[in-house]
Order: sequence, then structure tokens, then C-alpha cells
Amino acid sequence: MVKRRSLVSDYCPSARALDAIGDWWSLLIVRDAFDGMTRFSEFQKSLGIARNILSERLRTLTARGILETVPAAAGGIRLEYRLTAKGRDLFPVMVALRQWGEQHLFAPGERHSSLIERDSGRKVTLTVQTEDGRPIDADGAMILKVPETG
Amino acid sequence: MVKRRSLVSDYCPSARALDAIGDWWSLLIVRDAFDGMTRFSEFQKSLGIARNILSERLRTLTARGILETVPAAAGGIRLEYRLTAKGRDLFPVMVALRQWGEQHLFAPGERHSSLIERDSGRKVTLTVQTEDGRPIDADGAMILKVPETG
DNA sequence: TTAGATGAGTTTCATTATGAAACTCATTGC
DNA sequence: GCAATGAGTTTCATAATGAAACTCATCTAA
Repeated sequence: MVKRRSLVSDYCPSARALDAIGDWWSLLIVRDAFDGMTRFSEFQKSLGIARNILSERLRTLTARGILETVPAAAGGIRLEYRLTAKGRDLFPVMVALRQWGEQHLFAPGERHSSLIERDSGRKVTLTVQTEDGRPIDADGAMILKVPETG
Repeated sequence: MVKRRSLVSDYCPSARALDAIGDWWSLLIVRDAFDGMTRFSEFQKSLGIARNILSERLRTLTARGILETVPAAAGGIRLEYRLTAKGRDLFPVMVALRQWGEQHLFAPGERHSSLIERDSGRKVTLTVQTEDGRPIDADGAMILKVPETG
């Protein structure tokens, strides 16, 4: 496909975020990374992704500072891919996607994996709220645009 | 590209969510829809997306129940595309992406659009927390997998 | 009423991204 | 030393994308 227009200079943070991680595989790789995967073959097996594509995506995610490589324990050339702090900050995005998926993409009673607090086993949820802690939904919010500079 | 493996039957809600909206344009269209856009040409101008692709994406988003079409005011064949309840429930996903983008993809002091509460003007934020309201981060959470059935 | 404008797509065509499978190396296990 | 494994890269066919041209129907102005 003809090179897509880049949104890295868009003033909308969502657009830039999608520019960075909005392609099909990247967030799935990040999901697996949150799930503890670190090795090429783990991702490959889990996602069923072609190796060349996985290779390219890991390179891109690393270049963008979402993953970082560390030499694997057994001294060879093997690498491990770990989430950076920037990558771990995608946690709310993953939770939001998960929550929406649970709400709308599963039949009533259909089994699915769950996100729980490690210590208590309690379910993890996500809320949008104002600075002072009141929950808010889409209708109560609005985008404050940046005026065109020019 | 060879038809991608579908994740609609994956037991992971995030995977299903990405299967539904994980392609490059869909979330950008949804973002614009949250921003009040409803018409084909509005999306087209805003995103710079090719018309055939936009047409296909609007059709897919509609088929998936994220958008719905309503006849436009002036009686013609024109349509408006509006978010359904399911589509509006993507609000936290958009906020999460935005928040991450703000944190990591803007230089200090660089201008960006902001999400604010309509009435108070206060900034909107997003927190991941347990059922009983304590904030939690990635390290404190874990995925509870569904055992393989078979 | 008729000749443009728009709006909303669809078709066509060239280009790029992707997936599958084969291939390459280095390391590890035996 | 020799096969097996891990981590990629290369090659090739094919599907998705983008751009531009084309199609209709409706709206507008004269």
C-alpha cells in the first residue's frame, strides 16, 4: 500500500499514539509482553505471526522505545524483549481494550480470561474521571483543540 | 497479504477487541466520531483517507455495530454515521490512548489537544483500579487464563 | 430547465505490506 | 561431531491500500 500519511506530528495525542502502536500486530505483541513473554519464539507461537513480520515489528517497537532488548541469560546472541517504562505505560490501553471486549464481544456466560489483582484476586477495572475523581463518560467530555498555528 | 488469522474466537478479550477495531483506520474514524463528525466527507477530509478505504471501513464498523447509519436531514440518499452505544463504550480506549500519547509522544511544552469535562473544564484522566477502588498498575495485576477446553 | 457543483461512493490500476515456506547461522544438547 | 533449536532473513505469491478517474443522485444558481 502506498506509504500511509504519518500522524507523528498531529497535535492529537490519540492520533500519535495510533501512529506508534496502531498497526495490527503491535498491540498484540505488547499484550503478550504484559503476559510475561520475552522471546521471539514465544511471540511467534502465541500469535501465529509470520517470522519476518514479527522480526520487523519487534524492531519497530524497540526503535520506538516500547520494548528493549537484553541479552538472554545463556550468553549467546539470543535476545529477550522486555517492555520499557513507556511500554508498561500502555497498561491502561490494554485494560481498556480488554474491558470493551468483555462487554461487547463475548456471549453471555462465554468464558474469557480475566485481569485480576495479583494479591487479592479482585477484578481490575478502569474508570474515566475528572481530576477531582468524579467518574465521567463521553457525553460529559469534550476535546479542547489546539488552535491552528500559522 | 494472505488473509490474517481471525481472533474473534480467541478467549482473550483484548485480542477480540483488536480483531474488531485493531486495524489502522478504524480507531481514527472512531476518534473523529467522538469528536462529532458524522459525514463521509468530513471523515475523508479529516483523515486524508482514500475514499474506497473509508467506504469499506465505515461499512465494516457499521456491520460490527460500532457505528450506525441514519438518513441525513436533507432527504436524499445521504447518510450520517453515528456511534452506537457499543461504539461510545470505546471512550475509555480513546482516553487511554490519548493519555499515553500525551505522556510519551509530545516534547515538553509541545501543544496538544486536551480532553476536558464539558461543564467544569477540568482535565479528564483515567485510572486502573480494583473493584474496591484502589489504583493498581501492571505489576500488581495478572491475567487469569481460561483453561484450555478439550 | 439546465448546467454546473457537491456528496457519496465504486472501479481501476500500480504499489506496498503481509504470510508462508525455504534458507542461514550460531548455539546447545548428546 | 552431528542433529536440533532459536532467531532471524530471503524469496515469492497474494492481498490490502492509495490515488485518481468515474458514476449517480441531489442541490444550487441563473
